[in-house]
Amino acid sequence: MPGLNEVFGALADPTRREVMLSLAERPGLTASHLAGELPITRQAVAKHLGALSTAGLVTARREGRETRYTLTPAPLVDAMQWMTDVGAEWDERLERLRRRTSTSTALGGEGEGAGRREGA
Amino acid sequence: MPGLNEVFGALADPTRREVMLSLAERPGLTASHLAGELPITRQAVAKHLGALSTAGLVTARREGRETRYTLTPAPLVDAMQWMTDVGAEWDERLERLRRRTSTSTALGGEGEGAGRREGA
DNA sequence: GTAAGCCGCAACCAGTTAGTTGCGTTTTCG
DNA sequence: CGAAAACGCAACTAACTGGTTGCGGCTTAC
Repeated sequence: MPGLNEVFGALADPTRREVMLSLAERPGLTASHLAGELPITRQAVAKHLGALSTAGLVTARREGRETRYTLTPAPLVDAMQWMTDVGAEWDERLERLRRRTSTSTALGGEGEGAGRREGA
Repeated sequence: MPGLNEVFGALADPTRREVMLSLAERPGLTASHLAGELPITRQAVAKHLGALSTAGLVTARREGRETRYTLTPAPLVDAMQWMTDVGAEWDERLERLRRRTSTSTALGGEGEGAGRREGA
């Protein structure tokens, strides 16, 4: 169980997000191949893959002399859960305030669209 | 427009997430008050609030001699969008693979439950 | 067997980060 | 006015991070 620290931390780096996208559309890529389409060395990619692996977002599978990586997006669910939780609590609080003070929604104002855009 | 780096980076720290939760249920807290319920100094909290502000997740409002902070969860939408995007692409790719190779799903295996838990 | 790939580990470096302390400024209160 | 409360800014430290290079160990191919 990786925990949110590792997941959000892994997602915070643009190179790591790039790697995730590459692995999403082409599963089974190797560190060397990924390094081929990135402006960094293989070892740097390997470190990023290590971080992603620690976060549980990627799985390594040795195959002969090369190591193939596959995306495992399960931990993203926990991350999204946390975000919707804090967002929900916020919306709830806002709703409560708005209901009580039908006028002078000081918090509403221009921040209206902040809570949650319709639907999704 | 803060960008995903700042948002995910802000979310990667447990203290910052704690602060966000506190602000979600009690909007308008000050840095000093937050420091009161955390094992760190006021200045450390102020730095965290600065990071959250840079990420667009929090807004400061000066009120006399104190500064009140309020949650602005809008950037979370972008973050969730990115996650659902990469998840969707992954699911799509997996689906395509599974359809083409009805047998010998080498990639399926034990990673079956990774894509997306039922329903949501 | 030897050479070529691919990989992992370790050392090292520069920049960032989380945290501290210290100090000066503004606002409120007696 | 003078003291207290809350703040912001700056300097400093320790630890982490993203990146590099160098090297040695397997695996494949000749």
